[in-house]
Amino acid sequence: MNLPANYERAAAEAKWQKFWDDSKIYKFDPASKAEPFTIDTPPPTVSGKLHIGHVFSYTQTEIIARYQRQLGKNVLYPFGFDDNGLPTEILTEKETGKKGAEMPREEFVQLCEATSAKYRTQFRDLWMSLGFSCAWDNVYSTISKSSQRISQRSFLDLLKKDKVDYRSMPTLWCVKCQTSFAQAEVDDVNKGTIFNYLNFSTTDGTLIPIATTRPELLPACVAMFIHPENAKYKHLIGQKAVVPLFGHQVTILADEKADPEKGTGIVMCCTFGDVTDIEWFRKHKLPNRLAFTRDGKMNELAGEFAGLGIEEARKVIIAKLLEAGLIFRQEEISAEKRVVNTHERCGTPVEYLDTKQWFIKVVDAKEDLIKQGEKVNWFPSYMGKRYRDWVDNLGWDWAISRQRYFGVPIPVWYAPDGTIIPADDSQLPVNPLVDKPLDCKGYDPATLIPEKDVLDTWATSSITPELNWRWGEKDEMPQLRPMSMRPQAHDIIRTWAFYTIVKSWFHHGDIPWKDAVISGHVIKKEVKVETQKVEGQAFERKSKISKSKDGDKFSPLRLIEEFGADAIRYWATSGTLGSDIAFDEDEIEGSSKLLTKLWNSAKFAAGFLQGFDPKAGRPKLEAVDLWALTKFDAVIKNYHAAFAKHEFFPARNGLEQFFWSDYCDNYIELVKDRLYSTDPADAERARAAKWTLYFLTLGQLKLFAPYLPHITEEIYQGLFAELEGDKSIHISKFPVVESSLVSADAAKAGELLLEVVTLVRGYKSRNNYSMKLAIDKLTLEADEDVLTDLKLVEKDVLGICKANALIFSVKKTEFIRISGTMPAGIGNVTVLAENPTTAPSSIDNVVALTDNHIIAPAFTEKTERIALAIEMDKAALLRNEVVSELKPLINEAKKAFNLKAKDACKVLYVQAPVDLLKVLETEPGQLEAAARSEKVVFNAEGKTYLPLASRPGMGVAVEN
RNA sequence: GGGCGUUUAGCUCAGUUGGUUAGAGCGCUUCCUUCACACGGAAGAGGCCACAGGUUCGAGUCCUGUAACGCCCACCA
Repeated sequence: MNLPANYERAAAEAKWQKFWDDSKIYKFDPASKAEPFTIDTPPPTVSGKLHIGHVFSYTQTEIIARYQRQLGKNVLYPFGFDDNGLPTEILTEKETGKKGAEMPREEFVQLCEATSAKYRTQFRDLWMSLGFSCAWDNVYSTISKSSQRISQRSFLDLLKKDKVDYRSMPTLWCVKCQTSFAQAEVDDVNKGTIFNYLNFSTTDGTLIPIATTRPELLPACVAMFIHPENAKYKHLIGQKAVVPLFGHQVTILADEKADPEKGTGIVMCCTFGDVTDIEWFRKHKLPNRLAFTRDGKMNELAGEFAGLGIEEARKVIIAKLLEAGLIFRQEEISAEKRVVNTHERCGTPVEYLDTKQWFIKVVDAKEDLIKQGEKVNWFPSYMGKRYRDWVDNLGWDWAISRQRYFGVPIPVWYAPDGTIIPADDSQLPVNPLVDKPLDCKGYDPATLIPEKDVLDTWATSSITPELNWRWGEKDEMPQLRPMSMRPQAHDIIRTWAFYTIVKSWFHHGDIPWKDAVISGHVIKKEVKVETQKVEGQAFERKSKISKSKDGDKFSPLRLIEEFGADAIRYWATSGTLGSDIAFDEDEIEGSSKLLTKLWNSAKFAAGFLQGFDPKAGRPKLEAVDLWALTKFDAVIKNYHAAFAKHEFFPARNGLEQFFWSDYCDNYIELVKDRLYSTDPADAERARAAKWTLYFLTLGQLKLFAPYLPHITEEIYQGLFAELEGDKSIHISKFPVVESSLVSADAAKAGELLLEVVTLVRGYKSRNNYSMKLAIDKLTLEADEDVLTDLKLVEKDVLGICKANALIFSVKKTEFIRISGTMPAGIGNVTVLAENPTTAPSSIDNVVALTDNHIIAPAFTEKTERIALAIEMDKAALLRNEVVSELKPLINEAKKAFNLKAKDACKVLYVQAPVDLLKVLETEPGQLEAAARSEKVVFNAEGKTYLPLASRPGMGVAVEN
């Protein structure tokens, strides 16, 4: 039972990762009777680079998985990759330089699969190097045959239930990707533009001014609108207007939505400039007059401008209008003021086209969907409101068909008369372009038109719960529905969370999971930037991490390399659930300090636990032991209470606090005296300390295990595995403190002890004494009940304060404080006197009052329940004083041997007069320590001593 | 314009159901080589808890309002 001096991080992490993988301790057992805990892990989009943000959010879930597993639950922690659909296509096109539209579909699909496989491996390697406890032999991919089958099954179920619609209507369209897309995929981009004021005219020549940012839509103009109450222009309503440059005529109509305050008060309506245009198109039954093609080129309606791209056409048409004098005013609109909607996958400005698409009918189901959202427990709870807001404001049905290639095919055919012929479940996954329906419903198979569109990636990722419990498959596990938990980031509540709830509601009439646990993002922290002071800005704001600006400063691989998985994991849990975290490398460094501390404290315990068997019976525990155990009990309870709400941070925080401050700084220090004692009378007390040490070390390791899986496993396997019998700490049970060991009295005594210790430490620190400097006599004054408690820890007080004698005295009087500097450079001293009349008037008198000792008491400022008097050993003080005076001299002497102050030397020679010699000889160790020498020789002959000016007859020499 | 969130030490953040004297880590100051650890320890400096009202014996915590910042949505002629 021993640990090496240093923790070999890299080796240990690799070793245990392999061990866990080989021993399958994370495998979900479908046959198990244990309570299941199932996680609907976000399948990362295979879209290129790994990001520190991935590490942040996935680690949080990972820790919850480990916690649940240690509770004894049967944990399903699957992993998947969202690799179907447009994101992969865009990535593939970027990597290969080839366009999907320019090659046979099958060929492009193969390229996409290769790209996806490459990035899947990257992700997997990263997660493994972070020690993620997913069952790696059971990973899904959304483009796999099985996922396609379940996805198509989902579509067919919606079709059967009449929840999908195939209809022609204006849709959001991307001219670059040449596909329709959903409302949730719209992004806002700030972009400046020019506001053009130009004149239409009535047939009799009256000018009609309008304002537009998109003059290239003039050929698509189908009407003009004026508010019915618009005093200035309402007389024009009903007349015809001539479109400038293009010459066709449109009707001037009235509509309340035409705001008299905006622009000129008259607005042109085109096919389609924006959502209002679409609304008018439907309401007023306007013609469809699309002036550009699906790939964003002006068409024949644009006349001489046909063939130009949309943006190019805008410039050319503006130039032409200016030339013709038709534009009478132009205004620049700054980027801050104008927002352009774009397709989030590629950044191209949104267009609207009338196309035939598949929609899931969500708008009609809004109320039900809000109710479903209320059934889910959102963590933190306000995230539920975001969901509600989104659903409440839905204006469009969910468009799920995409005119793309690398996706799940929509499993239908169309008969010549438009009848929809669905695939049969038994033939899934199906590709209508290749396959034929099993049941052609009496139509000639040769006449059937296959659907060539594919489903949007969200249509498949919205059924990750179904992919996990294998809906409709041979290994289906419907008992796992609803799943326990969905972890995800807050930005995709409107997409992923919403879509998943939609699917679950339509398919099963239920929620997909009980808890939605929402994480934040990683951002950059505010830093002082001296060079920016010129602009009056001393700080760089908190901001999103940008790949181009920050390079690989935030690369997960680099960070793991530098700090190790455990330190990164620990950092990743330092944020509050749901809120963004500022990236701070110093904090990761702080985490790795914790690892060192954990290692060293375990090493300390190991030294005393050689041959110790806790099963041999529990010794009678001391008050200090009970104090520590009582505190630990509270830590455990707090830990579980926090995890019940998936709050990994408070759980960890309380534990760390206890570990570092209560356990390391105090408990270990308090029991050293017992553990190192060679007095047989202390044997039982030492056994008590060992028992407690064993329990606390193991218990804390178990609580740290979800966060720091590698180092805790290393220590567990080194010290405890044999005695405890669990194959891995990660499948061991959490510690429980027996209720008989939880003692309020002991807790109180422990706190009082710490109060005394703090006073003594403060005294020594203020006087620049070493903590090990002995106290001759320590007098404690307090009320009787306090003293009763303190007597429980009498021996501990003596030990940790290095006091030779301890006297308890019932508090009688208030003290008067007198402060001053002692003669002979002994330091600042505070003296307390019992009453003003007998109080010494100066420090000199104090020395006179005491014979061998200097009285330098202090009392607690905090509670005033304990006062203490410290009588230092005069010899010890003198020695301390002399040694510190000699120190600079020793360092001077070392220089002759080219030694630095911190370097060790062989012999320290000290010349001293008889009285000082006596004092120094009692504890030569202090001089040895000061000089870092192997030994000290006093008053040797024939040495050249460096003389100490302040003390005649004293000097030092060094030999190396 | 609407909704949500945030505002506590120089920085990053905790602060349980309102309860004595508001905490931690990093950074800063002084000291201490002590037999687990100097990647350590001790002691300290540093806060009008954004602001203004209110409820209460008592408010960092509850209510109202204001401001700044962030996110989401809407607006886009």
